[in-house]
Amino acid sequence: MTVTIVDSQATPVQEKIEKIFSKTDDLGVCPVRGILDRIGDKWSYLTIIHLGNSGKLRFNELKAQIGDISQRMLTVTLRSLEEDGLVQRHIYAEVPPRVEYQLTALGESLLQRMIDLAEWANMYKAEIVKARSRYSKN
Amino acid sequence: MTVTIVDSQATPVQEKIEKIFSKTDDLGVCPVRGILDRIGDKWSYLTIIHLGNSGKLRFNELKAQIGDISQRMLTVTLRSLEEDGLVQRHIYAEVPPRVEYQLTALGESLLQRMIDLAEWANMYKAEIVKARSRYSKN
DNA sequence: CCGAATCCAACTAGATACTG
DNA sequence: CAGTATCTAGTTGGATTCGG
Repeated sequence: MTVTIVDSQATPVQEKIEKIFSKTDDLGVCPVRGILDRIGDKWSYLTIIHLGNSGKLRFNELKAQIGDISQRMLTVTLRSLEEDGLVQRHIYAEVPPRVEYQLTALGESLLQRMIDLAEWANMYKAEIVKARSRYSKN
Repeated sequence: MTVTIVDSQATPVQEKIEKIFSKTDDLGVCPVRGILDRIGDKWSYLTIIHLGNSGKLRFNELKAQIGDISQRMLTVTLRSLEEDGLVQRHIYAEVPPRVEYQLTALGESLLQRMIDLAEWANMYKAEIVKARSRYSKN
């Protein structure tokens, strides 16, 4: 009864959310959260974007592209993405060692959602900056 | 020359990323990052999803829906979203006080991207869980 | 009922130094 | 080159208390 939304497209959205966030696992917590927590952290999405951009990168190339990531955090992030099957690591038995990273097919499918989000931010950044300055004038 | 991707759709993706992440502001850092850092934190996307789901919610209703968020974090998150113009706060001068929150038009537009991301996670969660167990067997 | 303020524990991430 | 290990500063977030 509390439903007082515009009611034209309201129900479809609710159904989607309801469906996605249903707590179906044994812990009573929806499994989507665990995934979003991993890919939603500060460095994961930048790593995915840059890997998607270049296709295949060595450790230090990737580090240089992202710019302000520390060696430690890049290692940690890459391991996490590798564990989730989003990134593939290729090790070449050479001296000096060479290691290349690239997105898996799963990673590529996520890349598209990441780009969508980045495009959203890009499209509305002016509006957000405006809102922030409006907010600070209180 | 380092471009050795599938080359069918490779360039469009690169162009998109290039365009979005160009460092055009005076700080030499792309403005998209600042926005994604804000909306990509642990509680913002949950807050947006639940507000999108219900349309309009009082503070404690929202808190109950999210479940495991503390009062402090919900307050902090809502202020941040309000500052960015994603959430609107309605205060009713009553006793006891009543405060309602709902997404702005800007927030609604972000909601769709959030749902897309959640749907991605929902669609591929089995594959990710599989990858994780495969990874742990090393 | 809504939320501000303070305190404190836990986690995060950078700097640095070292290794195969 | 591509990491690992350790240490520490900074940040986050929960618990609690108080106020309008």
